[in-house]
Amino acid sequence: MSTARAKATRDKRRLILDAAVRVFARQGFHACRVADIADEAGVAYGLVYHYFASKDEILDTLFLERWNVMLETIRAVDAEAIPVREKLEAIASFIVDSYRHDPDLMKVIIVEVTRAANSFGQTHLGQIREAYELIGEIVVKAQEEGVFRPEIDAQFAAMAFYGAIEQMLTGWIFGLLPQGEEQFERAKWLVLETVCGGLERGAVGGAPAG
Amino acid sequence: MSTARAKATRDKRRLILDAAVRVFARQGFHACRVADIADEAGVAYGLVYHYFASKDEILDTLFLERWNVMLETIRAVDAEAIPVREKLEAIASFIVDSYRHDPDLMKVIIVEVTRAANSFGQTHLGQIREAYELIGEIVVKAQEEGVFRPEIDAQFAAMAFYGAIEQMLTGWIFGLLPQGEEQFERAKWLVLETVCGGLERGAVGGAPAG
DNA sequence: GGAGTTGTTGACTGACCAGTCAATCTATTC
DNA sequence: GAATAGATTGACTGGTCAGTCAACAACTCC
Repeated sequence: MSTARAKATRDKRRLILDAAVRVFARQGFHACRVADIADEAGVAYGLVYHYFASKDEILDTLFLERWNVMLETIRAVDAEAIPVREKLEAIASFIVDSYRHDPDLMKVIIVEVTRAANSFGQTHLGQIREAYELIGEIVVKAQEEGVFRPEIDAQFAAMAFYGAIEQMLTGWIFGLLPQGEEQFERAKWLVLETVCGGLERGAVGGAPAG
Repeated sequence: MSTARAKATRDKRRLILDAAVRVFARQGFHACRVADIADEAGVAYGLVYHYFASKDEILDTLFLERWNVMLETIRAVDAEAIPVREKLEAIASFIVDSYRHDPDLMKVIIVEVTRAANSFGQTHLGQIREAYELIGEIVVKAQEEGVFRPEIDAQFAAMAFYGAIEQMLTGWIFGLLPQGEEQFERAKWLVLETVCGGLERGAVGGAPAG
């Protein structure tokens, strides 16, 4: 199944997906028309529907392609015999590098899926939840090993960690934070320093009041 | 200008705004129709356009009403002569309590504005930016006083702080984190502990590699 | 109590756009 | 080289919905 024909077909499909990323990033999923995607890809309107059942399916495909890579990465990192801080560093690096490599795609994933509580966020809630839970498990292990303070709820800590990273990307997406190689590295470092710094044993503060 | 008539008018306007919050939260801004808002408010379709120029203007009003209160709160907190940690605690409390008090409104603000890079987020970019900058100024002062480590970029730190809080709300909005009085207090405490813990002097780690 | 003002109604319209489909083209197979 | 299967085209349709408008109701003020 690897004739010239089959390859051309795969390429066309990819062509449309890549065009969709640019269009979604530029105009937003709701604001763009399917015709915009076809134009951007340089194909006829109808061809989009030859490869995808609906406009939604295009976004679903884009999200799942990338998110599944992230889930695999987190699982692989967790399986390694390295300190928590290195695990979390690897995850932060993966996310920031994903943005560095394809900012449009990450913009689309964050704006249209990860934070879209009434549309695609609900559709992909299971996948999104899984990422948070995997990070939570890393925190739990670190607590069991005595590296992280045990009184902090692991799920909350995972959310804080992920949220800090995503907000960095959001800052870049909105043009509110400076971008560039050096900034990307500083962002990784900052998240690690603040979140791990606060979670590690030796920090001050007792249990919460309420 | 406070006749019974004027008061009834103000009440009607508020009635529509409150109905819009519920509808936007339930269905999302794009998925709902203006007719849904009118139905929810128990008024005729046309009346919505008597009080608001467009569907957009309703969301704009809801966002600005609340966001301006937050900006005022942050400014007031910053002006007080209290330690950084208390300032940041007050801000975290304000945001979490806003959610506690009206989860639907906060859901709408976060999902439809704060994180909507291609629609209302752009419209209100100035207001959003201002919040981040005010928090950044608090961090800068803390660095000047020697309480926070100076090598961490204040704007990045502000984003990490705000992002961690917003992700907590997102967790509640998506139903991924447990809610309740105790959970809200724990969330505030956790964000303070992790972020401040990592930012305060005495934490480990040198400057970033890249 | 009548004139003017503001509030309220819901049917209607005009634009928009996702998705369909029948026709045409191109590659592959025997 | 005829036949089959898949790729490609773009005009068209059907439904949706934001916003308009003309009529009517209620209040205010002299």
